[in-house]
This record gives sequence, structure tokens and C-alpha cells, in this order.
Amino acid sequence: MHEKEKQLIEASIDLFAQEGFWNTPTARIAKHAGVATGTLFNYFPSKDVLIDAVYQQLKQEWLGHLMAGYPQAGTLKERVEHIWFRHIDWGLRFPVRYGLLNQLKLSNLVSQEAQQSQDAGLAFAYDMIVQGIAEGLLVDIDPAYLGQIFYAQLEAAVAYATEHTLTDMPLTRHITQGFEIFWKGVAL
Amino acid sequence: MHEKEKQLIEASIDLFAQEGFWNTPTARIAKHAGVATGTLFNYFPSKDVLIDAVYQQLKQEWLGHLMAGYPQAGTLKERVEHIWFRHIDWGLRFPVRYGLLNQLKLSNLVSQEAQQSQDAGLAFAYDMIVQGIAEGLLVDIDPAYLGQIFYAQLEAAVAYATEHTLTDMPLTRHITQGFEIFWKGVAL
Amino acid sequence: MHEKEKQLIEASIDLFAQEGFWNTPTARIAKHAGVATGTLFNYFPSKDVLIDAVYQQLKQEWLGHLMAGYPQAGTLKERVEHIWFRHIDWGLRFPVRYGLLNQLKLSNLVSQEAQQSQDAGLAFAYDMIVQGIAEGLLVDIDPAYLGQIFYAQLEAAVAYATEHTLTDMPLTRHITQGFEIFWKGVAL
Amino acid sequence: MHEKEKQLIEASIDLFAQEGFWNTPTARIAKHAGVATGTLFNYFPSKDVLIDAVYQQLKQEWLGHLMAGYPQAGTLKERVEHIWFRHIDWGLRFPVRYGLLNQLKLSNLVSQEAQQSQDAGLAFAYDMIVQGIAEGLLVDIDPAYLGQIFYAQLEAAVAYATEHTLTDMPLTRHITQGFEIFWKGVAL
DNA sequence: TATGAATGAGAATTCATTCAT
DNA sequence: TATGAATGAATTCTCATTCAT
Repeated sequence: MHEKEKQLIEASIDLFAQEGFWNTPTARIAKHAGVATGTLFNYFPSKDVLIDAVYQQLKQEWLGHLMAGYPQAGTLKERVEHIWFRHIDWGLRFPVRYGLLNQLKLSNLVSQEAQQSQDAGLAFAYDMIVQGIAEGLLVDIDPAYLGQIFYAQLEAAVAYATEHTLTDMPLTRHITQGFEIFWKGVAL
Repeated sequence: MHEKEKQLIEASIDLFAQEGFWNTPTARIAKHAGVATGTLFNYFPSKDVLIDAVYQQLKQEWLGHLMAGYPQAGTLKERVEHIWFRHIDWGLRFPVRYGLLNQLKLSNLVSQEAQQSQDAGLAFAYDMIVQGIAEGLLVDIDPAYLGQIFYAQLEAAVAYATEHTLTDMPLTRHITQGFEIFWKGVAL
Repeated sequence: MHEKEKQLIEASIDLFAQEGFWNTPTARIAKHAGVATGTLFNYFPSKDVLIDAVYQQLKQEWLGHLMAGYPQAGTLKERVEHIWFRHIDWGLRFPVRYGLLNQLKLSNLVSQEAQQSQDAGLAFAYDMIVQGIAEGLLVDIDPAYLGQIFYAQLEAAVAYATEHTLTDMPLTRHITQGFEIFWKGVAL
Repeated sequence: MHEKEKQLIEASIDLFAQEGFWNTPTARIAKHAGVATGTLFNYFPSKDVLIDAVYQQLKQEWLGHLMAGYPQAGTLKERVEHIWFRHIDWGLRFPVRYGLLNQLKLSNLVSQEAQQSQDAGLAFAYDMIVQGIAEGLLVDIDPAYLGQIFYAQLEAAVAYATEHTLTDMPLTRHITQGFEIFWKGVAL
């Protein structure tokens, strides 16, 4: 990826988070990125494509964060717990990016293709759940639903921690308690 | 509320859901509502205020749906289950309204005041949780967090049912299973 | 003149002076006058006509003020002096009306007919000048020009007194000095 | 100053004079200047700013005309006479610009800053008067007032000459006579 | 490839005027 | 005659996108 492409995406993240997608003209993005208005369109043929790129960038960063140190050989619970911790960690470390990614998901602004991009990278999570069910460790419902429940609880955990600006011990306890509630619900 | 006011809000709901807030010009809303462009501004001094009104309308409908038949005198579980069923019922019956309400919550377009309006009507849910914890029926964590977990699981349940267009028995089973997972997680 | 007609003109004067003609919607005038929007158009078929009426009202008040106590039988100088004092008096007593009248004159908003209305009432001033020239008391130039010079000096005198908020003795001296300068210039 | 900026100001002068500020949409100005509607706003962020620019342009042209050939070393009377002639000359040569400048002064549309711009360039006139009073050549009143009287008479002279379309000898005589009346009034 | 002035279709909002009650 | 909601043309300003340099 060209240097300017990165700058433009980074500038978009900054400004989208501050002002929203619709209140952020491409001209301001370009200026904030230190390039000319026209240059933006050399890299992204339209604002929509730029938004797609922002989405994919954030999703990739998130996925990368989730996967770092993933205990491939660990027990099911260890692996699920890893995701739990890493997701919350990302949300609290990069609240702007986290919030933006959530907004983009609901916004109808991201193209179908961009939405599905990198979903392959998420397959491991699906497999994890399928395997858990198969081994009789998790409740026997549609793995897709179980995944959604998992994600929903994660979002609640991040939202709560952010709103209450938890750190240190209280944060650790919150993360653990949240996980236990989830696990008690779905584990057999 | 004046008849035209209602028509305008209804038209907004239709169009916002189809095209998004920013792709829906006030002129189109007015036309869709069967009034002149200027008339919209007789009722709502700005597009922002109209959006607030749409939000409040939806929130009120949702709350009304939740409360209908609420078993004030029932057991804790009965009352929680009631909300569980009624929320999912609303989400499935009015998917457009449900989706729009969720989008509005994340959008930054709704004013502080509008966001907080009718929150008094939600107090009963908070009290329900507080009481449950006090009586040792629910896990002892911040009631606010428990509420968020509850809501998150509901959203997951609605999302899954909508995506898979569940009806009849499968739907009933899904609703029940979802509730059981939630309950197992938080009940002592 | 109907009571409401008066109220509407009075309201217009207030608001025009505060905000200017173009920033004063007819609806605001009506409200300020204590009548309904539509009522305004019962009395004045259009905003332009209302503006004409305002102009004529102010011009008439001004003329009436000038004429009050006019020393018909006095010497030329006495009569000119009378106008001098009365004009400045009006300008200082009713600065809002004075300013508005001046703006209207330059504005292109007043119809030809309204501009010329009551000009008959001003004939006495013209005659005064003509007579003064004929009697060899005033410099022999086109009386129309002499009238303009007279009026121009008056405007300067009012403007200066208003800007410096003169009162009492300083004001009296200012008025007298101004007149002397004028008179020295045009008297033979 | 950019070429298009000039064209836009020139177009504004044309149209403002014909139709008034409020009856001249920015779209018409742009078209008359031969640029797109949006282009106007590249040069002037708002219509108000454009009006300011028009005012400053006219004031500068006027000042430049006054100063051309100013007899710095001449006697007081020579210098005052120079201004007298040059002002009337400008008013008659550029009646549209002259009228517009006067309208703008009274209109409340020009910002404080624009009004005061170039006032430094007018200081020479004030000094001229102060000096005249100090040397006992002019009547001893507030120089500000004397300046206003001077200007008022000039306006009367231009107005009369324009209304009567004077040229050649009659014009010359009119200018001279006007000056003499003024001078007789204020000189000792 | 980079630039940034130019473009013009749209957007929100205003307001003189009308007209049914 | 009084009312004021309804109208919709008109206005200022924005901004994604283009393209000559």
C-alpha cells in the first residue's frame, strides 16, 4: 500500500470519528492527510470506496489483534478466553477505531464485498465453536447464533468498561466476570 | 399530535430505513407524506428535530410494546421472560422500525434530550434487576452491566431470527433457548 | 385609518429599524402588531405596499413636525431657521424613524408614487427659497440646488449630533453654529 | 487579485446597482461573471463577504480618484478645491459606482472592518481640516463636523449635477458655485 | 503522479402570499 | 373581517468529482 493511501485512511479514521461520515468532506480528509483534494481520487475512485477501505483496514487491525498469541493448541476454554480478552483489549486501547468500526457495520455505507472481506480470517472462530459443540462442551444450538451471542456479550463488556473507564483491578474483574457469565450460559 | 406531524414521521421512518438519514432529503420526506416542502418545517424547525421526533416515536412504540401485559405481580423470571418475548416480538414484527431505532442509537444524530426522553419508562427494568440481585436470584454485578448484557443478548436473538426468517416452532424454540442461555449465565 | 393598519405600520417601523427590510418577514411584523399573518394582507396587498405606507407615514410625521409653529409671517431668516431647528429636533427625538426614513429614500423599495406623495406639502420650502432669491437675500442659483444644499447640511448636523450624543448647551451651540455656517454660505 | 475575483466583483456592481443587493441572487452574479455558482464561493465564503469586497473595491477606486494629482504643496484652498473637483468628477463619471457606494454606506450590510478599511487613506483630509483651523483659515468647530459638512455639500453637488445631467460650461459653473458657497460658509 | 480551481447538481431552509374555515 | 396552516418557488451554500496544468 502506497504511503499516501495509508495517510488518507488514517485521516479518514480521525475525521469520521470526530464528525461522522457525512459531515466529513473529501477535501478535509485530503487536507488532513497532507495531500491535494484531487490526489484522494487517484487512490480511491470515490468516497464510497474510501469508506470501504477504512472499514477493511479497521477490520484487519481488529482481526490481527484478536489473533496475536492465539493459543492454537490450547483447550476450548483457553481459546475462547483469549478472544474475549483480546477483543476487550482492542476496544479499550483504540476506542475511536472500535466505535468507528461499529458505526460502519450498521451504516449501510459499506459495500457487500467489503463487509465480507476477511471473513475467511474469522473462520477459526466458527470452527472453534463447531468443535466445542461437537465435543459436547457447548450448548447445542446453531453455531452462528452462538457466535452472535458471544459477540453481543463482548460488545456489552466493552461498552460498560468504556462508559465507566475501568482500569487495573476493577477492569480485570469486570473482564473475568463477564466471561464467566457468558461461559456459564453456553457451556454444558 | 397533529395528523400531518404523524404522516411526516411515518414517511421519515419509511425513507430513512430505505435510504439512510443522509440520503433522504427533506423534500422527499414531504412529498412522501403528501405535503409541501415548506409544511415539514412548520412542524419540525429543522431536519435534526425531525430525526429526534422519529427516534422518540420509535422508542415510545417499543416501550409500549414491551410493557403491554407486563406481569407486575409475577416472579422475577416471569417478568424478565416477558420482556424477552416482547422485545423479540417487536423486532420481528417491525423489522424496519427495529433496525432504524438501532441505527439512530449509534448515529450521533439524536440530541441528548431525545436520547434520555422516556428513560423514566425504562426504570422498571432497572428496578427489576436490582431487586433480583438483592434477593440473591441474580449474579451480583453492577445492575447497569447486567442490563447491558440482557439487551445485548436480545439484540443477538433478534438479529439471528431475522437473518434466518424463523417462524412458528423454530422461532419459539429459538426464543426459548436464547432466554435459557441468558438465564443460565446470570441466575444463581 | 383602521386601528390595525396603524399597528402594522408601527410594528414595521420597529422591526425594519432593528433588522432591515429584507430581514423582516411579514409574519414577524404581523405577530409584533398582534394580528394574524393573513390579516396583514387584508390591509396591504403586498409587502411592497406596506413599505410604501411606512414611508408615507414617516414622511408625513416629519413634515408635520417641520410645520408645527412655522412662522408664516416671519422674516426669511426666521423661517429658514425654524425649519433648521425643527428638522434637527425631529432627527434627535426620533432617531429610529429618522434613520429609517433616510434608508428608505435610498433603497429603491419605495414606489415612484409614494416618493412623490406629499411633495405638495414641501412646496412652501421651495417658495421660501425662490422668494429669498428674488428679494436678493440669497445667492442666485437654481432653487432646487439651494434646497439640496440646505438639506445636506441638515443631515450632516443631525448625524454629528447623534454620533456625539449632544444635549443641552453643546447641542444648542452645535445647532446654531451649523446654521450660521449654512447661512454665511448662501446669504448675500 | 485573481482574474475571476475581479470579474465577480464587477458583476456584483452591475447587478447590485440594477436590482439591489437583495434582489440579486448569487447564482445570477456568478452567471453574469461567467463562472459557475460554486466558483463564487471559492473566492468569497459568503454573500456578505462579497458585499464587503465590493464596498472596499469602490471605496478604493474613489480614494484613488480623489488622490490623483493631489497638490500636496498647494495652499489650503487649492487642496480643498482639488478634492471638491475630483469627488464630483468621480460621481459624474461613474454614477453607478457612486450610487452603489452611497447605498452600501447606509445599508448595514457592510461589516465594521470593511467600513473602516482604508480610513487611513482618508486621514490626509482630516489633517487638512485640522491644519486649516489651526491656521485660523477655517471656522473653529470640531474638524469631524466640518468634514461632514464638506462631504454633505459634495453629495448635494453630485446629486444635482446628475439629476440635471449638467455638462461643459453649466457643469463647470455649478461646481464652482457649489464650492464657493461651501467655502464662504466655513472660511474665516 | 500530484495539484487545486472549477463545476453544478443538490440540500436545507425561508417567506410572501393564498384560502378554507 | 380575522385567522394561521399550507404552499412551493427561490435562496444561499456544500461538496463529490473532474481535468488542465
